[in-house]
Amino acid sequence: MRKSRKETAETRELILNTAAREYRQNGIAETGLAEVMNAAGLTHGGFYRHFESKEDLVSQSLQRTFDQLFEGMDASGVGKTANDALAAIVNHYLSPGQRDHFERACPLAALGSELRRADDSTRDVVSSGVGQFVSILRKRIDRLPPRQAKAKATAMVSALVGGMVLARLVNDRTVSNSILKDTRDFILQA
Amino acid sequence: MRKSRKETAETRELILNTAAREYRQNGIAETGLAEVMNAAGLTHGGFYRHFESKEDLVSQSLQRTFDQLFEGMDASGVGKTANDALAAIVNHYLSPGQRDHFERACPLAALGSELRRADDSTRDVVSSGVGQFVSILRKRIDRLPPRQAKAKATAMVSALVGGMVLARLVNDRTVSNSILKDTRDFILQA
DNA sequence: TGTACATCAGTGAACGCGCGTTCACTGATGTAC
DNA sequence: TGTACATCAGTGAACGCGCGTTCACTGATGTAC
Repeated sequence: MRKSRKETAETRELILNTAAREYRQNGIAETGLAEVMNAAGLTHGGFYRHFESKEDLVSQSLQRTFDQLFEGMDASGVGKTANDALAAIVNHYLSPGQRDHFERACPLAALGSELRRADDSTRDVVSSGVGQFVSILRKRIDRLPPRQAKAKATAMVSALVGGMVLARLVNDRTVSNSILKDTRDFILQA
Repeated sequence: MRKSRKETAETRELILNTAAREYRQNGIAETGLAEVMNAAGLTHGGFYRHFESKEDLVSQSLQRTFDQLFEGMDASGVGKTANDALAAIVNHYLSPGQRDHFERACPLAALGSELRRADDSTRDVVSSGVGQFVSILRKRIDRLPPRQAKAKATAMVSALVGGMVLARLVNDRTVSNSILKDTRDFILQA
């Protein structure tokens, strides 16, 4: 039963968004193609009408995730001073809500340690994602020359990603909340 | 061919150390038991004479890794002022050498995002590892009341782990070196 | 605008492969006397 | 201390299972006239 071009494009989007969610939820290696396709309401056989391989899906769904993430970050700052916009991003990134909903949060924190072993195409997507993340923060740092602002923004991304990874690792909720708070404070008063 | 008690204990140590290395190198999900046993010079059938399951091995090898890591950190500070000891730990943790040798570096940075999905026993080991890491840094922070020193130490661990994750993700060596340096500077001048 | 045919999105079964785990077997080690 | 037997570390083959990928098939969609 061939589908129309519009429906085909919609299916592709659906697979992409479902994969982005499933990978952040359960990890890339631990998420099978059948799992993604079933979660999208399809059978796994049709996968290869849309993507060349699992690696292709990983790369493209990550690109999608980064685009949405940075769009949201940019949008969260409109009408605010640089400082307020920065605080809004940091407080949102390191919030308990983001910690508990890996499936719609930052892929660097959700998949960080396994992305190192991804293929070249995915590594490129991730590298450029890190660069974009730094740029977004740098633009919100005033009263500092560009070079120093970039260095500070880079370190802030380190603390954001690491703080979220640790908050999710720890099995005590109180400790986890403290990690989020301590890391937020450290970033914002530096 | 039964082995002596001494040999048996040695084999167990060998498997534990080999696993600790392989898991940090290739990830837990992506490392099979046969791979670990072969790397230790054994056949995979004998695995269950030493461990109950893969999860058991993961949990015990992580415990081992943390013990060695923190022992080294403590040792690196003897005969130094608190401040120098702290700087030594931070500079060593975020060095290019540690970045390039995942197999003998910190498991939080090497396995961070996939440990979230580990079993309870492993989660306990990891949680207590995070706590010990914070304690080690806190002891090296002077001129701050205990509560604030702990908060600062917690945020420092976030930045250390996140900085190393990012430095390993990025596919440009110069950018990676900058991430390490910017994160080190941020932590030490905060 | 209508008809005839080619295209192809999605299904469901199958493939080879590596996984974690089990097991019969071996022979040196450990134990009981 | 020496002998007889039980134990068990390690081997290598086998298990059921889920993985990524392929393929024959279907019928609605798209294209050519």
